[in-house]
Formats: sequence, structure tokens, C-alpha cells
Amino acid sequence: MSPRYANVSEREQEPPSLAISTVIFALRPDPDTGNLTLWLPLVRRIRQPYRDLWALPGGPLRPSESLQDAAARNLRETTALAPRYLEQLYAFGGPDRSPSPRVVSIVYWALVQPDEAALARQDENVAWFRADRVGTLAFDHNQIVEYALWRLRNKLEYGSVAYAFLGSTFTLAQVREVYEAVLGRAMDPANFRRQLQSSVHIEPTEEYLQGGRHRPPRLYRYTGPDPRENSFPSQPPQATEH
Amino acid sequence: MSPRYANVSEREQEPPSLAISTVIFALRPDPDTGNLTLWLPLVRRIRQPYRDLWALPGGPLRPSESLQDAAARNLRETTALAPRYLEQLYAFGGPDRSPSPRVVSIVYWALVQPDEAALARQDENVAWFRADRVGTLAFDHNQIVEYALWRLRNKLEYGSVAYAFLGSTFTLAQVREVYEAVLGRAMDPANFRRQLQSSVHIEPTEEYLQGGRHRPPRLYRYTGPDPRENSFPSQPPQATEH
DNA sequence: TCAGTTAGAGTCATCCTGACCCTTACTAAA
DNA sequence: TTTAGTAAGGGTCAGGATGACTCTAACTGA
Repeated sequence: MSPRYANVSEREQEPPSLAISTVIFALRPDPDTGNLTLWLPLVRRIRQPYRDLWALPGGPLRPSESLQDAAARNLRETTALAPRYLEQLYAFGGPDRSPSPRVVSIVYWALVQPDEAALARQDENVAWFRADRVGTLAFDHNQIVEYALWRLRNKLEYGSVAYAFLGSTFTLAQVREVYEAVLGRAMDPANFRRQLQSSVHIEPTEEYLQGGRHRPPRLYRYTGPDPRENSFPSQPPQATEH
Repeated sequence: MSPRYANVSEREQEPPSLAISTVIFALRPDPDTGNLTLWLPLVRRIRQPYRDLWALPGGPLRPSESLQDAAARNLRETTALAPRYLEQLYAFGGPDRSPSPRVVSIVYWALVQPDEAALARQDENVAWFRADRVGTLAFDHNQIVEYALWRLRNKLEYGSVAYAFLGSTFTLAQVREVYEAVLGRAMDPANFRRQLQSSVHIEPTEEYLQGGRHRPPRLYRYTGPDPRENSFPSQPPQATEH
């Protein structure tokens, strides 16, 4: 590698560059237990620094695209996925998070449906990892994944993010599985059902899921606001002036 | 060629410039009613674009400082304030949010105590506005202020942000005033007291606030975690490893 | 000394939650 | 055809939290 600057002070005159990265979450059955668990795709770095370590997918911001568009494109290019949910996570910009030229990363996080995730590209340099077993990543990406997990769990308890993992109709047990996978703990099926049904954002259909081994469960449909609207840009949560 | 981007890198682009801005909230008595209300300082733009309009304080990121340090410095330089609470709000980077050269702004929000706020610099080009009456601001700063207000209200209901507005000891009525000012509605004093006391994060002292016109209230002390720790960088909410 | 006001404790009905139980409806095996 | 097993989905019950409200204590200023 050729040094770009003769010394430190020269290097420090250079403005920090800007990059967009994404943390992509999907639910997949654990190969051992068969339970749904959280997975995310990582890409192998093919150059220095941190060559051969795994890292979050990312890339530069193009002149005419918004931050969110850049994240969506980036995600599509590395994993061939079109996520249902895409939201800004945090901007990471410590002066020492990357050696040599300083990089400020604006990180997005995405949720994809299991069937989509199955179609994701996967090769020598793109692989899926269990979210709690990613190993040592390049840069500060371990921190970023931890933070994304924390945000995901927080958001789940709050609102309607769970449906971003699911299709247009789903059984209540499927919603419960999403919660159990993300929060990492079992939940009482009866109480969970009661809570969901008391929520306004869900609506029973007249259809039942056939083909299971037991009593066929009713299918439901999500009718609330687009889950992304919970964050920016959003409707003012209460009219502050009339 | 040395790597310019932390992630999968592509060809180099014309980089958008990066700026740090801050939304600074303080509580001040309303000049008309005397009730505590939310205020924030704005600076007048002295050059194009949006010349003579009010805007959020902001400035560039220096090479060796972290994003948070840049926000703190920026805040100190424009208002002479050292806030008790400073947290990242959002990164705004739409391609059309600023005419001509594209600017990506990483926005922080700060909470300062009323006595501090009274010391803030104030001149022809720096003035305080009621948060719900800022008028038309430069760039997309109206959106940013709206979003910061929404986040503030959300965080308040959740946790321990209120104490960032207060000194080291305070009466329960003062905490209630903070809530009423931020949420914009009156709260039952008795129920509010009960809720706060059931919270673990607060501790009675042996002192009473003298000099009032009525029965002297007991002073309390906040003993919970630093309110900033609720967000990133934070303790892992549950130990995922070990 | 008294009127006014806030501090702070307590009451009560209601709602939400977690733990638990029971019936219904289906499949697969006997 | 019968029976065992399991998930769906309905329900009960006790305990905790919440909102509306009342009552007494303690101080100041007139």
C-alpha cells in the first residue's frame, strides 16, 4: 500500500469521507434447533485495511441520491435484496474508527422477510451469520451490530416493526415467533394473542393456514401505518397547535 | 491507492460536505404566562443562501474531533453553553436540502439547565425562540426542530431525560414542571409524585427548599445512570456474550 | 391569628399483565 | 375407525399500575 500523505498533519487537512453502511436482519431457522433466529449478511473485505475480515455491506454516497436511497442501492448491490423496512440507525464518525483516511459512516438497518432472504446472493465473499455469533468484524462494526440489535429489540417492544419480517398475511403464532427470535425468550401464547388482538393494527381474515399438522390457525393482516413511519420523517405525534 | 472508504469501495465521487448542527433545548418561563416552556437558540444567517433567516447553530467537523465533540464545540462557540445532555439526533442528507453544494448534516440535540441558559450569549445574531414558535427557518431546519421535539417528548416518557434540565438537587414539583413544559399538558401532582417515588432512580435528601411562599418541599437527588447512556454508546442492554 | 397555597399521604375503581386452565380442531399413528 | 398428541383459541384469577379524588400538614403573608 502506498502512503497517501507524507505526515500526520498533512493527512488531517483532508476532509473526512462519507460512507453508507447497512445492517440487514432476517429471520432464518437455526440449522441445529430449527428455531427461528436472527441472521445478517456480511461481506468479506478484499483489500486493506482489515483485509479478509468480515464487514457490513457499505459504499459511498452518490451525488444525486438520498442517504436512504444509497442504503437501498448498496443493499441491493451486495445481497440482491429489496427490504421491506429500511431506517437510519446512527452516524458513526470517531476520528480513529478507521486507519488512515477518516471515514464517517451513516448506518442504516433493514429488515427482510424470510422468503426474500432465501433468495439473497451468497458466495465466497458474502455470507450470512447468526446475529449473536458474528465473530470479530472489521472497523467498529461489532459495536454497530450490537447497537442495531439493541434498537431492533427496543422498537419491537414498542410498535409494529415485527410485521416487516412477515408477509401480507400471517398467523398469530408467526408473529409470536418473530418476537421470540428477536427478544430471545419464550412468550405465553395465550397472553400474546390477547395483546395482539387488543391492538388496533391487526385484522382477522376469513382464511386459515392449511397444511399444518394440527388445527389450522386463522390468518391475519396488518392494517396499521407503515412501520417505517414510526421514525423520521413522521407525522407529528400530537398536534401541538390546533 | 489507499482505501478511501471503510466498506466495499467503488469509484471515487465528488464528496458532499459534512456539517454538524445542534438543536439546543432549555426551559424558560414564558414572558406572558410565567409558565415554564421550551426554548431554543437560533443564529441569523449572515450569508447566502437563506441570508437573514434564522437557522440552527452549526459548523464543520474538524479532523481530529469526534462528532460529539464537534457538536459540543459548536454549541459552546455560538451560545457559550456547556450542555449537560448531548446526543445524536439524526443525519440529514437529502440531495436538495441545500442549494448548490450538497451538505450532509449530522444533527445533535442538547438539553441545558435554566440557570445555564440564562448565561447564554445573546446578541443581534443569536436569539432564543419558543420551540413551538420558531417561524420559518433556513434549509430544512423546521423539519429538524419538529423531529427533535418529537424525540424529546418520546424520551421523556421513557426514561430519565428530565433530570438533564435540572440541577443536582430538585423538588418533585420541579420535575413535574419539566414534564408539563415538554409534554404541554398538566399532570396530577399526587399521581406524579407516586410514580417518581416508585422509580428507583431518585433519592430523597434531608434538605428542604427554603424561601418559598408555602410549605417547603423536600429536595431529591437523581441517582440513576447518566441519561445519555440510554442511547449509543451504551452498556449492552443485556450481556449477549460471556 | 387566619386565609391561602403547596407538600405529601392516602383511598378507590379500573385497566393491564402474567400465570394458568380448558375446550376445539386438526393430524398421524395404531 | 379409533385414539393419542398438539396447537389454536377462548377463558379465569390475582397482583400491580393508573387516574381521579380526598384529606391533612406546613409554611407565608396579610
